[in-house]
Amino acid sequence: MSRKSAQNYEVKILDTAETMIRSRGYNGVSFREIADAVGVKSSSVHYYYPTKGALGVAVARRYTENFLKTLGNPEDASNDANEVLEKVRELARYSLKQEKLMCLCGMLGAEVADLPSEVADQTRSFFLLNSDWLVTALSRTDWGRAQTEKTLRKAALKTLSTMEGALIVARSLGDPEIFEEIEMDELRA
Amino acid sequence: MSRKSAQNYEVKILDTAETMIRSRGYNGVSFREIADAVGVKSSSVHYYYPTKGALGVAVARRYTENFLKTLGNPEDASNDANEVLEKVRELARYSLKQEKLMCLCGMLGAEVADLPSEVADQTRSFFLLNSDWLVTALSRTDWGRAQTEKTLRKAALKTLSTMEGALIVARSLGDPEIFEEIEMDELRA
DNA sequence: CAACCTCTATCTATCGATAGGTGTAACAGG
DNA sequence: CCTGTTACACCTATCGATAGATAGAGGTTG
Repeated sequence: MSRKSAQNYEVKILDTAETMIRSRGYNGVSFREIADAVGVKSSSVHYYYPTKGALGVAVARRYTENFLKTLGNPEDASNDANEVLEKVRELARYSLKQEKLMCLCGMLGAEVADLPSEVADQTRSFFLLNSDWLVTALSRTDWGRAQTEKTLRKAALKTLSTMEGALIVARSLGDPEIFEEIEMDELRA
Repeated sequence: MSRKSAQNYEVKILDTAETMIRSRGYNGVSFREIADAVGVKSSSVHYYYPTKGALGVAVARRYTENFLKTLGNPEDASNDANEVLEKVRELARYSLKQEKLMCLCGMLGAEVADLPSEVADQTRSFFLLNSDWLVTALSRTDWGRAQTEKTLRKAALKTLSTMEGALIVARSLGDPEIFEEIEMDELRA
């Protein structure tokens, strides 16, 4: 019988792994479950990602890149600091309400003490790059121009924290609308 | 040969399970690892907690009880709303800096979509009870008396969210002092 | 003796990972 | 156009380790 021709399942594997990790956590995902969902054998997943750590890094790296790409150039962001923060919140809102998933790096961040070091490093990188993005964008707003670098950094970290925490709380309570109730800070002059 | 007399490892099992779950997540913990750390056989863990779900519920319930007990009676809390919030933050600070662990229910909350339903329910209960505690305590403060119930609830949920998120961000970035940088809101009249 | 606690021993299922085989496509030389 | 070679993509089969869970023996205590 004819065999299906090779079709490069790499992206599908990455997509599936990301969704599963965001739902079940790193330790809740196995090569076999990913393979089954994709429609291949687990050895095919190992073909692209020889170890689970390598797969985790690839998923986290792509997630981080897509996240930053969606945020866009921080130098092009709004002059209104609250609109800048809203860009980040919008991504969390989409994750919660549309995808019904955790933020990948929020999930990995919770498990960080038990991750292979290369995955932990990539998780760290996600938060570093996102706080850098926020600091840059905020520094160009009307509000931000009057603030110290340290104040901007604090605002960035608080926004990221509240975003991750809001996902956890809203999902635990079983009601996505709670995200909206967690009205985040208004920055004030 | 004489065998050690029966000594009821139940509390030690619960302690060990809690610490492990707070470090590795629910799916990162096994009966064998808990048993090894306690110094018993895995069947002894099953003696007290026949299923992993039962163990998870017991850990989460005890954690919630201890959390609320440490907070104390919400009616006896400070008249200063910011001091009320600080009580909750202090527990997160202790978790991060002293214990070097996640909040149990922050961890379980991230994994909530993959937990046995009884464990998910107990996680939900943690957040409900804590937001109730905050609403009650805040309602008796100078600030709170002037607010609507809905405003109090929002403040409660935001405080819990920022607390859980700050643990994730600070641990991911590998620096507990970041918790202090995430200066949380000052409530204002 | 009876209740309780911990053990040995074992089960089936699944884990991450590896070795080695096979069909497919692209390309080379004739 | 035909054939031989090679790289690639995915497979079957299997490994040792570990997962959660169970049955039943035996020591301890009251």
